[in-house]
Parts: sequence; C-alpha cells; structure tokens
Amino acid sequence: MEFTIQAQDAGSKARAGLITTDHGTIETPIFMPVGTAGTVKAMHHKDLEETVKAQIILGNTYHLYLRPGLEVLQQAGGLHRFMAWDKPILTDSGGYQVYSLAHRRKLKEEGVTFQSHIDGSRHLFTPEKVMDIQRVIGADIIMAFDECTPYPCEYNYAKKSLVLTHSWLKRCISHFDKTEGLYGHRQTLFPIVQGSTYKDLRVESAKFIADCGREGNAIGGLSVGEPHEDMYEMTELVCDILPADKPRYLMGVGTPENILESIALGVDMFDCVMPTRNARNGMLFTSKGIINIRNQKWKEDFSPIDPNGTAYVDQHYSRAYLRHLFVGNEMLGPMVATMHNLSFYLWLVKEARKHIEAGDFLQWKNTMVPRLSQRL
RNA sequence: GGGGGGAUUCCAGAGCGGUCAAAUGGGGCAGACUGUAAAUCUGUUGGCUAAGCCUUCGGAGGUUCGAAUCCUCCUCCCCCCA
Repeated sequence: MEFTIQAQDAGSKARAGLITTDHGTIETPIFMPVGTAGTVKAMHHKDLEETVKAQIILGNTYHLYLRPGLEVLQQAGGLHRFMAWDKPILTDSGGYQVYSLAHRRKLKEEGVTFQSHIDGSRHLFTPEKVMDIQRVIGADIIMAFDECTPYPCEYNYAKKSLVLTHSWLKRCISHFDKTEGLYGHRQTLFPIVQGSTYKDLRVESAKFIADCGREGNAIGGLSVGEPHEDMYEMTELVCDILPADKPRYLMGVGTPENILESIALGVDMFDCVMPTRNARNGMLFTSKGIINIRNQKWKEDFSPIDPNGTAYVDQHYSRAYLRHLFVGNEMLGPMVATMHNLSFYLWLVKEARKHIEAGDFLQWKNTMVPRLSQRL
C-alpha cells in the first residue's frame, strides 16, 4: 500500500491524497461503506460501484469467521472473489464487537472469548488468531485486534485497557509480519489508537502507534456516545501526533457533519453504519438536511427524493413514493434509501476533496455543517 | 317460519357489577440509530382550563351506592334448521 498527499487545505489540516492497493486506488478523504457480512446491506455491487462510486468497502472479521467461515472463504479464494468485489476491502478485527457484544464475551490477557450471536458457540479470538482470520479473508487493509472501550469509561479502566490493546498490537504486528497473504496481493495492517476521552492516554497511545511505523493508522474508541466536542478534541490531539505522511482512519464515524469536521482535523478515512442502517430505518441524509421519509408531511410530496442528489434514484422517484414504500414495508424502500445515503456520503467526501484541492475547504465546510443536521 | 350467536375506543379483538379511558395485536403518528446480533428498537394513539375533570363500549329505558358488564324493548349483523 502506498499513500501520497496531493493537496493540503489552506485554512485547515485537511488534505487530499491517494492510497494505492493491489485492488486499485482510493482517493482521500474517503468514506468506506460498511459491508459487515460480505454485503453492503440492500446494495448490488454494480450500484455500489457505478452509482454510489464506492472505492473501498468494509468487512468484519468476527461476522465472516462465524459465517460463512474460514473454509468457505479460503476455498473461494478470499473475500474479494467470494463476494465478487474487485476493489479494495478493509476488514475490522472484531475489536468493535468487544464493545458492542460486551455482554456475550469474556476478555482476558490472552484474548477474547465470544459467544456466537448465531448459535451460542464459544470462540477464542487472540491477536494471532485475528491476524490469521484476516489473512484468510484477504482484505487489502486489515485492523489490529483492540479493545474498543465504552463511554463513559473510568480512567483506571481506560489505562488498563490501553496497556492491553498495545500489548495485543505488538502481538498482531509480530504475527502479521511473520505470515504472508494467501492470494498473491499485498495486505497491510493498521494499528488503532485508544485511550477513551483522556488526553494523556490518547497522547501516549498515539505516540505508541506512531512508533510502530505502519503504513496507515487508525483512531478507535470514539463515537461511542461521548459528546461531539470530546470526539473532536481527541481526534485533533491524536491527528497531530500520528505521522502526516500516513493515512489516518477515524473508525466508526459518523454523521455528515462529523466527517467534515474530522477531515478539517486531518482525517483521511471514515466508515460508519449510519448511512446504511439509518437508510433502512427511513432516514435520508441530504445536502439540505435530514429527512425522515416516513413522516406524514411527505405523503403528497411528488418532488424528487433529492433534487441535488447524484444517484439516479434521487430524481427518478418521488418522496411520496419512497414514503409509500417504507410505510408499506416494501423492500425497495430500504434499497432506494441506502443507495441515496451512500451516494450522498460519497458525494460529500468527493466534494470535500475538491475544496481541499481548491484550498477553500474550511469555508465550504463552515457553510455546509449547519445545513447538514437540519430537519427537513 | 323456527332455533342460536353477536354488536367494545381507527381496525381486529379481550373484558362480563367497582382496581376500565378499557388487555393484546394491527394500523396511525413521532423518535432513536456512529469500526452492524438492526428491513431493528422506543414512545404515543377519546377530549380538556390536564397529579383533576368531561364524554365513550349499537339505540332507548330500567335495576344498583356504582353498569362496557345485569334486566326490558328496539335496530342491525352472522350461523344453523325449514
């Protein structure tokens, strides 16, 4: 993987760059749609590529390990070939499941034992095992196994957890560097900064991660319920320490405004379930604000879903029709909404990139942000 | 013509003398969702000058301290027999 910075914003720390992988290039800043189980829910790959213009998508170690399982993935020749997606893939390590499935796992120094949400069976995830699984999945970018701490988090716990995450990181790196990819393309391992909302821990972690000298770095443990100001404060603090010549990935973020604000702080990569999950629940993100398409006010609104939208569904279908699909529980509803939201997110980061190149990102961001969270 | 069953708040459907503005489901309305246990979850759904009051359980009377619940008549619906 290579990363080159192509432009730097005049008024902020935002930058535009290019990540090169064996499955193609990625223009940053980028939003990566989440496809946990080997599918971006409700989306065809063709639309993902041609309409949404996704350049890289996510998969998840925990979910793919449980289903379809390593044997199937290896026989298929890795996730790219299994799911018929030729562009870059990034896999999360299961570190988020340490947080989201906290009630069905046991955490020890050695690793984490998860009780499957599918059949209740128990599986031990060690840093080494997680590297092996991600070798079998074969994503271009793979993530270190970490503990994503909850919010709020006691200082002492956050500190203890950080020690564990760092020790796991060493084991991940050591094991990753000792092994090779299975399918002939390169893989790269990103470490993850933790430290909850504590400045000293974040600084310590960012330094530790920077010293690992990997090709890209991630910031985790944010957007778990903390106030936005805390999230931005931690992000800025960490970005200033992580090497400038490596891509910075803010995990699990976020809302359109979170993304623009974080780009201004120097973040290059984002992923979040919000555009896909919320789409399935009837929430549309647009450049003018947020639409809850189930609301009665759209019942007789025959105007396009999003007159400024870049997806064909935006002009092709009316709000009244999309509302009808949701109210009637028709599966086309979530499909159309997902296509819209992802297209909007990808449009947003592309637009951000243009403004970074033009040097006026900060001003543009400042006019956009108040609009994005408005309720239509 | 004879016999039987039923009419409940938007719908279906509990309730069968006070704890009933009335279970439950559906529908409606609104909200939540941030490295996906999510096509999920939550709230709300008679009116008001609201911790109280008013009007509601097919219609009209009646019994009772008190009725959606008991009695009488009426209207309409369903089933069975001829």
